[in-house]
Amino acid sequence: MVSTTSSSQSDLLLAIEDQGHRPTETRRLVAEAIESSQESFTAEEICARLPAVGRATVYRTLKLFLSADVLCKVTLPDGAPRYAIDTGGRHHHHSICTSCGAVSEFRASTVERVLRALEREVDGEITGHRMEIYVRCGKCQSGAAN
Amino acid sequence: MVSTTSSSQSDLLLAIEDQGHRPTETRRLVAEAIESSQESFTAEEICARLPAVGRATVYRTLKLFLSADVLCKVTLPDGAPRYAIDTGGRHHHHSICTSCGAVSEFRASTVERVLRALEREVDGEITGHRMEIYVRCGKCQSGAAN
DNA sequence: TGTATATCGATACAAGGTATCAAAACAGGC
DNA sequence: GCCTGTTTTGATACCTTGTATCGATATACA
Repeated sequence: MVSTTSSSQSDLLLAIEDQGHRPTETRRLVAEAIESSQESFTAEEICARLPAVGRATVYRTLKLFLSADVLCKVTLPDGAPRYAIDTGGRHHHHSICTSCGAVSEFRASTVERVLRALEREVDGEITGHRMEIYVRCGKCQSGAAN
Repeated sequence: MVSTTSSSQSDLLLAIEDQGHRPTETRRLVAEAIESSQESFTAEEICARLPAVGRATVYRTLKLFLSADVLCKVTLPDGAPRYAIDTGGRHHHHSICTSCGAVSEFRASTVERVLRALEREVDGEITGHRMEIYVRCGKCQSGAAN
């Protein structure tokens, strides 16, 4: 099952195509599964929904989307990783609802400002950071279903 | 090899003793291995240095130290976990030198302030967060050995 | 001394990936 | 259309970082 599609409507697929990767049918299936996902999802969920696609291929494809910056990988408080579509362009962070798994992005200019302030507190030069905000989202607070 | 020591000089050991756990010889060995570690370390490094101690026991003991807040677990940019002694009392964050693995703590009152500011930007209620700063520490910058 | 509880090591297992490798699919030149 | 070199794929084995299980010890303390 390795055939290219001529019209690739998926943003995910377009993104990796831009990076020189082929928009194969298999990749289209993975992109579709991702795009039809509610909130965030795990790699294994995609595997389960696409039994015809090999597990290694699913992970490889997720990795392609990640490196094309159209997918993000977040870590729950217990360390479990989840993936979500990444729409923002510039550097940003994510908030994750620990109740329903919804992931939102926020450009944290404030965060960047803090980092610059920390630059003076910390010994050495800041080369990177990792930040995640855990929330109980509005929907979960009101709906109380989750 | 399960025998209690009467005089437990180790801070790590004392901390879990305070939580009602026994300061066994095995745990003393793990504490010693941790305390003699340079910078940060992995669980498997401790296992390798203490072949007489079971792997499960090493992990169990690290977990005890973590829950007693005398050990911290940080995540490198590539996702690899490392442990380091945690000396600070109150809530704080860590900076990790990606070159030598040195972990420092910083009380980030600024970070807390940012979180309160984000409370208004984010949909829902903030329930927690995760933050790590990656640095190239002063020693690595000057020494250039690493 | 007895006995309930804590701890231990060995081992199997789990989650989340990655490495390997032969087979299939593809792109592009002719 | 056919050849050929490059990509992509699935199956499978393997790796890392733990956790669960369980019988054997060690310990506390009545």
